[in-house]
Amino acid sequence: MASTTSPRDRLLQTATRLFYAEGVHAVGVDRIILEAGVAKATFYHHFRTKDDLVRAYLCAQSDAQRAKAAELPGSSPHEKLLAIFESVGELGRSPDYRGCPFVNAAAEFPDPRHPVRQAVADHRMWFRSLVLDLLRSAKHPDADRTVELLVALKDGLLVGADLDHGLTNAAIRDAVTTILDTATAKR
Amino acid sequence: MASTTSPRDRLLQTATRLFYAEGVHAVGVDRIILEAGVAKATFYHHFRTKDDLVRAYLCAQSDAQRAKAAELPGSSPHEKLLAIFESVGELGRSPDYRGCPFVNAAAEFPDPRHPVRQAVADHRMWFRSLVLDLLRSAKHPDADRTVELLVALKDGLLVGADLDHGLTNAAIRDAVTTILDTATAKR
Amino acid sequence: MASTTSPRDRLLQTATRLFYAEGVHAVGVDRIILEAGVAKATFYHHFRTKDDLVRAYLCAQSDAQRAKAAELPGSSPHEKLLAIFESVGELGRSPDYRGCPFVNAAAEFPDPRHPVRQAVADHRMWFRSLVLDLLRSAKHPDADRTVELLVALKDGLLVGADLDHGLTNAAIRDAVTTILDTATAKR
Amino acid sequence: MASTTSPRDRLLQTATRLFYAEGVHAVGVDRIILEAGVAKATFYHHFRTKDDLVRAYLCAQSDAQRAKAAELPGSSPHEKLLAIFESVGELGRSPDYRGCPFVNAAAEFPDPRHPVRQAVADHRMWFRSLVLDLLRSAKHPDADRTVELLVALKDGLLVGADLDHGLTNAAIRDAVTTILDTATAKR
DNA sequence: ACTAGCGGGACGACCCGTTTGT
DNA sequence: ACAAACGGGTCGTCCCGCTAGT
Repeated sequence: MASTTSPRDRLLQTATRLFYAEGVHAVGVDRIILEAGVAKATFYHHFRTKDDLVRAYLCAQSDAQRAKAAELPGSSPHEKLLAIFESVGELGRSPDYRGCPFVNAAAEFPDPRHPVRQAVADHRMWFRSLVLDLLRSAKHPDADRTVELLVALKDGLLVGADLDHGLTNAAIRDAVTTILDTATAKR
Repeated sequence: MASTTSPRDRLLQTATRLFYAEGVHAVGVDRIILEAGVAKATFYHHFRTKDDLVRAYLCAQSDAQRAKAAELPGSSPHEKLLAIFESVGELGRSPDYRGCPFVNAAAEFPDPRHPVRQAVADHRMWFRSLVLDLLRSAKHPDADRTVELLVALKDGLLVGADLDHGLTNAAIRDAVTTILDTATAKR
Repeated sequence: MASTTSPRDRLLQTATRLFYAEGVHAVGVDRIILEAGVAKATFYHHFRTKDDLVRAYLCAQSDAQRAKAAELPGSSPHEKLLAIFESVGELGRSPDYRGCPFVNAAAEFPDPRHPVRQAVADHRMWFRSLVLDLLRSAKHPDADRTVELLVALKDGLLVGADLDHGLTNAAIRDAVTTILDTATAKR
Repeated sequence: MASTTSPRDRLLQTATRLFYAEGVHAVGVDRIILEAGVAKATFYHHFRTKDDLVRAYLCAQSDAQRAKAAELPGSSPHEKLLAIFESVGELGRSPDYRGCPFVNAAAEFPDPRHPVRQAVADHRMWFRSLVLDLLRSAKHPDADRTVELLVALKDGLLVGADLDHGLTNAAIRDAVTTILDTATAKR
């Protein structure tokens, strides 16, 4: 059924697909190993527990996003920020979109001290730093407050793209530029 | 264990508390009926299935929000909008805050056609209409696009208040007024 | 929903319909009282237990058959026997036919000492006596052995009409007359 | 408790014993796995559902009968037919006899399209074909009608052996020869 | 290192027949 | 006549460990 990749990779790929599409608690270990074509002992050889696999799934998602961010188009920080939100819009329009994997996973793991939640927190901290660095590189006058708004905007867009209809790229770009341009007037 | 209220109410109250705090799939009916002090047959007399109870839980949440919105302070539509987002901020700072019940529930029910997802959609449509009506009452020049941003802002704030630290009321008010005031320049 | 008849009759009618169509164990008391429009207390007022209702169901079936047998057409015992088997054929061709109620009930109550099995045994003894009396009235030379064959034929016809296709009236009459006419030759 | 045979075989053997002795709906999977000394997960590894096991039980019963029929004593078709009915008589006299497994199972599964009913239908079609082939081999002048009577006789004998007393081998043989010899007179 | 299968025990949702209060 | 309570039972799935074989 599958042979070219390593068992661990097949496990992780299958888990990624199923966890994202159907939710973590809705997918059992048996189903994952079956669809990955891997023995159960092998599973527990690579992952100490199911939660470990969930964590690995989120870390892999985060790594992918970080890799994408490293190759972000745009010469200026300002352009890079716009590119980030453009990709948010694209993501929300992909046919199998099912919301933000981190937000969804957090919804199923209420305890903030749980390792899965730590992975979520790590990812969010990375993203916040990424945006903050870009704002500072762009010499934004109020980077600390603007990053909050941009993060909130990103989360809201990802939620809305799943639960409502999603915004056009133009509308998103307008919103971002508005936020970026309006920093000085307020208290 | 419990006596003053009707079994159905106790069931719904207990379910609300547990579903919100620990997630829907993580809470079994046995636990709910045990903590509500109700027999299992009584449970299935009032709710045909567990999903039915989940639906009732979300509908009750929505009803509560609608009731609160009906008594919103503020004389002008503009003030009412600010009051809405002020309550969003308050909500996010409450000690037991665990994110938006509707977003969390949607994360556990991937199928958009599921009754639970319908309840989520209903609530979101109501909130969108509420904001849109206020924008139009305020004669906002671009209500249709602004409502999208405000809804996204609300979702993002609710997500961030759970997963990050949450914004101050002042920062929220600034963001809202910025969005409200920036409507004419764009297409 | 139903009012003209007494609660007990409605209970028995509903139970008869459901037990026969879906099997005894597959139908719960809740469903019976619901479809009969009767309170549960009323049910347990008229029938001490569910098995009691099952017994009453079979007794009513037996009574109905006895009443029909009392008005059997045919002037001679021979004709009456033919009429009995003709009605067996008719029964097997009725659209909602689902096998012999007594055989079906016995399949769900393995213990021969159970009251339900007693009701089955009573009915079968009655039918055997009926046929035996007719054979003796007809001065059949070997009534004791012939009654066994006729009872077996009846059971086999009722089983086959449910599980296979069922025989024509002509084929049934031929079989009965053959059995009736062949008594002397054998040991 | 059990070790020599494979789990699947132990499951099937235990189910066969319990289903036949007590009825399908009266025996739960918990009891089967307990008496078979098998884990529940193993059960659901071999049988997708309980109904699947019921089907397997009936298929195994059918296979056993087919194997027995393949080694039927008797040189002529006529003798083979007599041997079939002799074994029916023997079966009915065995101490744990509880009726025909197929008739009993059908009584608990009202829906003719259910897989269990299909297994019953398959078995009955096989038996009918077996008898029909023997009749034709014996150059019986009216095989098509005679097979119906023999099938009905078999069913009736099996029912009666459970619910009444059962016939002697001699009486059964007389009945069969009577049916076989009486074919020409009628239409 | 990987496979295949089995054991284990707790828990999932849901329904059972029965009794009691109101 | 309704609603509730009760305890146990239904089938099915959960995650995890272990053994034996390759």
